[in-house]
Formats: sequence, structure tokens, C-alpha cells
Amino acid sequence: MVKSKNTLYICFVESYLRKIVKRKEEKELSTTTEEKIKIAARLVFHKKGYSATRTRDIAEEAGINLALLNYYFRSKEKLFDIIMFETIFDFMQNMARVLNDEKSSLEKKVELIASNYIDLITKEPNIPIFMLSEIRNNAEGLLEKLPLKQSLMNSAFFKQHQKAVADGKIIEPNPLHFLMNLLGLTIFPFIGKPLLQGIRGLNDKQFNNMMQERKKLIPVWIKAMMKAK
Amino acid sequence: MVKSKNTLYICFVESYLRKIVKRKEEKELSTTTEEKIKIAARLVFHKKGYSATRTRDIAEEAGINLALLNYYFRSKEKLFDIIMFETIFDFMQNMARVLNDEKSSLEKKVELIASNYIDLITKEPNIPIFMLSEIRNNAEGLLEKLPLKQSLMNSAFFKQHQKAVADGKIIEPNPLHFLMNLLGLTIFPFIGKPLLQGIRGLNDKQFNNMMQERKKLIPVWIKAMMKAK
DNA sequence: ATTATTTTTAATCAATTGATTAAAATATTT
DNA sequence: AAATATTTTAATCAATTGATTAAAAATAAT
Repeated sequence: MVKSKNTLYICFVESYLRKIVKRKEEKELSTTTEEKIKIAARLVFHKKGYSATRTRDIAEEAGINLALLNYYFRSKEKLFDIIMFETIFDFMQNMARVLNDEKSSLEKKVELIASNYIDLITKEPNIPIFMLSEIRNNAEGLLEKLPLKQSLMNSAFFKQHQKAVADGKIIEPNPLHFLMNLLGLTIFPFIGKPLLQGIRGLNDKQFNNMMQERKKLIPVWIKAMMKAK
Repeated sequence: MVKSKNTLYICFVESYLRKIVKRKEEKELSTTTEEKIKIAARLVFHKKGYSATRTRDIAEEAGINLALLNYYFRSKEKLFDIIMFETIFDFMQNMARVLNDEKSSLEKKVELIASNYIDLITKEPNIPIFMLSEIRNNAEGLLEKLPLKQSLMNSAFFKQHQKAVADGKIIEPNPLHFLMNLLGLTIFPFIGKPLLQGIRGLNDKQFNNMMQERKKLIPVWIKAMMKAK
């Protein structure tokens, strides 16, 4: 059976549209194999780190055949690099978005950083240790590749801090102390959680409650610290 | 991978203390093979973590034949348990000694914790991430077995904090917030170092200078924070 | 000096693990 | 309906790695 030019064209358009529709359906409802692997890889890598995870762990978690991991991502390392990059990027992007905002005040920025990261890390508690230990191990150059560095360097945050110092509103002139303090107060409790749970009996619910409290406490504390001398 | 045996850690405490005494008595100059392995193991484990270190790495670092590691320590896991225990023990003992001191004031305790840990971690910068990531992975029960927990629970620190709250000198009543803040301000910068170095160009000397500054800044900051509301 | 004990070495094992391959199953195109 | 392309599977490979062994070397005991 020979199709006319018309029907050929219609067939082409139809198949093209079918692909698009299918891709949308896959995105919305079911996840593709490739995505299933990425989701599983993120979970396992975050939890155990690069060296302790076996590709078989990821395959099992994703419910797929081991060979598919290499079929879609070539190697464990390549897959890890993707997960690593996306994790750091998401993490830093959140910070960059807040710190670069010219409109919000310094106080508001502190509030947002604390609030955003407490929510983010409460959802995925393994992210800080994963990021920081894997950066130390392998990806020294990874941070350099991130496009966020430049934007952060000359961000509104640093300008505002400088101005506050000039106006005498902040005593300590080094903005890195400010940033360390903010991140330390926000992120460290998640990292030190097992230590604190070891010192005093503290269950997960109590811990999460404390972290919610800190959303309001950290801005107050930071404000007081910066005026101290 | 099951690393923790219940009775194991009590044995560690005893043998560890015995060995310290013995070593003081002997005042040995040259290091035995066993000690060479332990020193190398500590170095490599701290740097790379349990999973990423190969027994061959340790053997090479120690300059000994691979088989000697198993001859003296039976297995990688057993050797790791020893290193892990000694690391945590030293780390916590420092804290316990300060927090339990009935004579020193709360202010003095803050000063000592900041100063001691900044010196300690400057010498061995890998300790925090090593400890906290390995605790997370395997040795959940390890902290429970440490004899330091009990002494910390009812330490002078918590009593003094409670009194300061009652006297209205400290606003936030939860002592864990206090401890989180102190440790976060002190330890986090070491953990977040690569991140901060990524955001702003910061070499090792500048970083160490900042940490020395923080010895004096942290007590001032903590004081101001606790009075804020 | 000889024997016994301890320590060290080289060679090797067995299990694990990342990766590959060829065939089967499924989906798509013609 | 047949051909083609894509995806999935089972089997297997090669390298790594923790651990063992038997012999050699060094040390201690007799």
C-alpha cells in the first residue's frame, strides 16, 4: 500500500506529536527508566557517599537491571558527577538567589537563608555531609566550574554588609565571619545531630521542633551578635 | 556491614586506658610496627573514610607489608573500630573535661571550648567530617557505649545554664540551642571551608588566621546572643 | 650454639564490583 | 506485516580488594 504525500505528512506530524505527548505523560505520571535511576542514585549516593555505594545498590533501589545504569550513564562516576553537580547547584542556587537580591534587606536575607535551608535540609538531611565530604574528597575543582561563584562574589549581600559596617551597625568587618556564623547556626545542627542525640536523649520529632524554633531565633541571634564587641 | 558489637567498646575503654599508662611508663622512643600501622590507619581513615580506604593504602602509608595489618589487627574493620573509638573518645573527652568543671564559669567554658577545638581541629582538620559522617553511616550505637554520655548529661554546664536562665541572664531556656550554637560557630567553619573558599578566594593561611580570630570573637558573640530576644 | 618463638614476606585465594556483550523483548517506522 | 530501532535482560569478564598461608627472616629462650 502506497501512501499519498498527504497521508505521509500527516503520519509524520502524528508521530511527532505522539512523542511529545508521550514525553509529557512520562514526566507527569510515570517516570522514565533514566529518571528512576537518577532518583535512586541521588538517594543512595546522598546516604552512603560515592565509595560506599555499589552500582548494584542503585539498580536495586531503582528496580532496574544493573546493565541499564551503564546503558544510560556509561559509568558510576559519570552518574555520580551528575548527581553531585545537581545537588551542589540546587544548594548554592538557593543561597545565590537570596544573597543577590538587591531589594531585600540584610536582615531579610538572614531570615530567608535560615528558613530556606532549615526546610531544605529537613527534607533531605543527608545533603550537608554528602556535599561537604564529597567536595573534600574528589571534586575540588567542581566548585570552580559552578557559574554561581562570580555572582556571589559581588553580591548585594557583601555590599550591604560593607555598608552596615561603615554605618557602625555591624562591628566585625569581615563578611566571611558573618556568613560562617549564619551557615554554622543553620546547618551545623543537622550535621551534629547524632552527637547531640548522643549527649542528650533527643528523638527526631524533638529535633525537628528545635530546628523550626531556630528559624525565628537565628535572625535574632545574628542581629545581637553583629552589634556585640 | 555490621561494625558494632556491644561488648567491644567497654573492652576498648579498658585497654585504651591501660595502654596509655603503659606507654607513659615505658617512654618508648621508637615506634613499634603495631603503632606504625595505627598512625597510618588514623591518617588514611580520617582523610578518606572507611569505605574509600584500602588496606593497601594503610600498609603503604605505614611502610609495612600488607599481611602485617591482618597479623596485628585481624581485619580492616577491627582496626577501623579502634581508630574510630580513639578519635571520638579524645574529641568528647575534651568537651567533657570542660563542661564538667564545677569551678569554671559558663563564660569560661565557652572560651575554653572554642579555643580548645579550634586548636585541635586546626591540627587535624579531617576529624569533624570523619567523625560525623562515619557515625551516621555505621556506629549509631557507638555513642551510646561511650562512658562520657552520663557525665555530660548532668554536667556543671547544664546546671549553670539552668541557673543563668532562672536568673534572667540567658533568654533561651533550651541548653541544646546553646550547645548547638557554640559548636556550630566553632566547628562548622572547618567543615564548610571548601564551600567558603569556593565563594571567595581564601587561602589556608587566611583561613587559619580567621579561626584564630574566632577564639576571641565566639565568646563575645555567644554572650550577646544569649541576652537577645 | 641450638631450638623455639615471634615477626615479616611473597604468593595466592575468594569474594566483590564496575563494566561489557550478545541475545531477547519491546516499541517504532515503513 | 515486515523491517528497523530501542530498551531490557542474563551471563560473564577483568580488575580490585580483604584476607590467608606457608615459608623465610629475625628475635628470644634454652
